[in-house]
Amino acid sequence: MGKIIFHIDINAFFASAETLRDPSLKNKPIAVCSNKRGSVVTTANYIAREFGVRSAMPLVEALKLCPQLVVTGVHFDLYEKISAQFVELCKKYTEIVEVASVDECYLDVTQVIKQYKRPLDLAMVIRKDIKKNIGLDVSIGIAPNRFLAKMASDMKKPNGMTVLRQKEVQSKLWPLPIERMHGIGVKSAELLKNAGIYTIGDLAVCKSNHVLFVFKKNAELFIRRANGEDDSELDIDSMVKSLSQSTTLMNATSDYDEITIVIEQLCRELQQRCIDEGVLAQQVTITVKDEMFQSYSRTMKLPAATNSHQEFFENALLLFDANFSEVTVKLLGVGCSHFIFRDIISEQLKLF
DNA sequence: TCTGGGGTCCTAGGACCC
DNA sequence: TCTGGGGTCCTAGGACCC
Repeated sequence: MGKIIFHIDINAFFASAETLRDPSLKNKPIAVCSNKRGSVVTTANYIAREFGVRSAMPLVEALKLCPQLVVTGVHFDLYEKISAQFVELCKKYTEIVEVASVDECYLDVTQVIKQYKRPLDLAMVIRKDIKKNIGLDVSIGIAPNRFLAKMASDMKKPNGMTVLRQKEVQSKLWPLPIERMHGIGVKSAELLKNAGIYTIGDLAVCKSNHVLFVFKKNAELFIRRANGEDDSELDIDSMVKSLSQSTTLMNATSDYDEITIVIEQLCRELQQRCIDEGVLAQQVTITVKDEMFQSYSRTMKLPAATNSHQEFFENALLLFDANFSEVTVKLLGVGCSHFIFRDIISEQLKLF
């Protein structure tokens, strides 16, 4: 028997969260964005989108399109809190939940769906539950696999529910332009169009050696997905693999004192993130962008697993001195990875 | 209009070993 | 003088996503 997968996506998540915080924003065009010079829109609500305001758009341009735009500031603590509620609520309905990002989950409802007349009935129950208890609207895609569920939830936004059956792939999926396919971005879309592939349907019927140069070893995988086939399992217990903090400087600089102060502050923030996540890191990475926005990174192993900002700082500075002392810096980032998880450490200690 | 911030995964190429 | 072939591991950069 086939599976039934839901993909649930919170509509305009950060902007909706801001409206929960301040209900007076409800019928206004809003952009979640810090008010600093040079900042860009993180999320616009649907009213602002009607003016052409989009994610990643510079704030100055957004304000030209929509002078009455309300800029909310960014409140990550709030979004994290709401996101956790959202995930908990999804887990009420099935244990098989993949948390794909802060505002989207995949649910394998193959078993629970049997208690309902139609898959759509369960989707409506979940949507009402999220609306009542969290106050947010969601889009839900319902399909026999992960990929089709994702494509389905994208078809009706905001606040839609879409069933996408395998037999509807040709009529509903194939006409979509190739850049609408999940996993295909600007670069791949351009290469594919040059090869004469403009729609998902074009990809579905092409031979894998025709698109090998775009997808490499994943060519068959992408062609299968374009045909609506995806046998991947939901990833229900993924652990964080890396953490990073970065900041874009107001003005590019080569002032060493200024740079060290920023790196140290980033390392303090990184330490807090590691504590929150319960991890010790074995590698540290420094990222630099120069005034041309060219990005560089350098990584090193740490002498011992740590979450100490002092150790992050000392080693990040070694990397900076060895590689970037001549660079005029526009962005600085510090990251860590190769984690040891504290709950696993304490489990192991119990054995002794 | 000068261009955020935080993630994951993949690949090419170099180092090193046998 | 010329110069194997295969495997693994690591790093930096790029593509993509939200």
